[in-house]
Amino acid sequence: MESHLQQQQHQQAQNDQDSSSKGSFLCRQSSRRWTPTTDQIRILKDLYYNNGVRSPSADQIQRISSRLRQYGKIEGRNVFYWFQNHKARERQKKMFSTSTTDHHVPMQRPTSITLANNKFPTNITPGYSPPSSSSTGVLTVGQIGNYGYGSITMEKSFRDCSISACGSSTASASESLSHNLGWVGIDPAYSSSYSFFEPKRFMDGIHEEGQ
Amino acid sequence: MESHLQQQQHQQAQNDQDSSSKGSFLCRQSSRRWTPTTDQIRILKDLYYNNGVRSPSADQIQRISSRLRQYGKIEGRNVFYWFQNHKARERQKKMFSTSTTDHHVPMQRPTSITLANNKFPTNITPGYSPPSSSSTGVLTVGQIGNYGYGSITMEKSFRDCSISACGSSTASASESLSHNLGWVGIDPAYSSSYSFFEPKRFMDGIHEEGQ
DNA sequence: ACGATATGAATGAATG
DNA sequence: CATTCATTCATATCGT
Repeated sequence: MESHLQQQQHQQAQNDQDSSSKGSFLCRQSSRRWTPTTDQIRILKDLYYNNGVRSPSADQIQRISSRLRQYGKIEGRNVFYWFQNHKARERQKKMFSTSTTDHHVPMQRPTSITLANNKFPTNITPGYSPPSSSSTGVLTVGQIGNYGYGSITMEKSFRDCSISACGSSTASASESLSHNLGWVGIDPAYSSSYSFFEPKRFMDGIHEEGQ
Repeated sequence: MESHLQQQQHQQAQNDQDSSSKGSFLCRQSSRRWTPTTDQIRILKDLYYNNGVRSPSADQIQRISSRLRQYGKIEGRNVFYWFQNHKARERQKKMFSTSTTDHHVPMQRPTSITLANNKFPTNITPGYSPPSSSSTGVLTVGQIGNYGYGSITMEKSFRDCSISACGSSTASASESLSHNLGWVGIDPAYSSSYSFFEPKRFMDGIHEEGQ
């Protein structure tokens, strides 16, 4: 994947705070629609995969968008749509790939889905604390458990994010035909958290920006 | 995402289409993206024009792609995209030719076309003139049931991700997202669940920031 | 070999 | 959530 990232970072030309990373070549996109920055994408994917966020509540959406706003212009609706689309398209991909080639998978009705995948880290890693953070409750908890739709819909969540540090951005990296499966690298910067032993609500912290 | 991580890695040995499609000219190409053979195009157009297929369901897509596979490599997604694009461009073409007297405008990448689109309700069989006459009723594109995904769906997971922190050595994108992130914990007990709070909630304060 | 065009692919935004 | 529209990017193909 990603053989040629040759262009645009689409930093919105006006309301953009700052791109704390990467090129941002200012491709002068001036899109009418939100063009997420790589940082925003990364965080969103982290929430999606590492924290199991699928359909964030309005409250979460506000927080997420607030946090993402430091990486570029964003609104709550963008976050909302992103999660919806991401989930839908993941499902769509499955649809396309099922029962191709006239062979049918013998799928025998998963009576009990072992949803202990990585929806929420049962295997917590205590002791890790984000760099330069006190105990200010950096408790990034996503939704735990499956709450909405009956059973499935929680995809494996494997895959995602290969933070490839390409040497030069101009040349084509390589046609790596690496065939998915297994994520090739997670963001080491921060790992997911948990909150199963402290269900108390932390109403402090951040509040909704009136914007 | 702006980086267009498209270019999934599904390029494979690419069975020579010419083995089956000896229709017109061979399309020998080892491209990364699907290049339909003439036979595939013919069938697709037949479905489109003669059968009124516009947005095939997942089930139909499976059958169509399976059928087309004998004419060359193809996946369900290709069929999906083909119909989407074909429909969209047909409409676009039609819209462009509504007012322009009679001369052919090159419509070279209309960046800001004024799509005053109105949502027409899936009007099938519009009465086009099929460029390619029907040949064979190759497919049974009717809903035959078999509509029940939602089970296992063996996790394909291609595509995705590519955060590629393309920077030589300075300022990787991973830094400040470890601390003071926003959301400090949601109510795990009953997280207002999956109510469809429409983004209307977030759309109240939308304003034109672009342009 | 280029440049324009056609079209596959991806994704944000909506609507049902 | 499912479907669909709109828009944009990337590239194969073709014309000159």
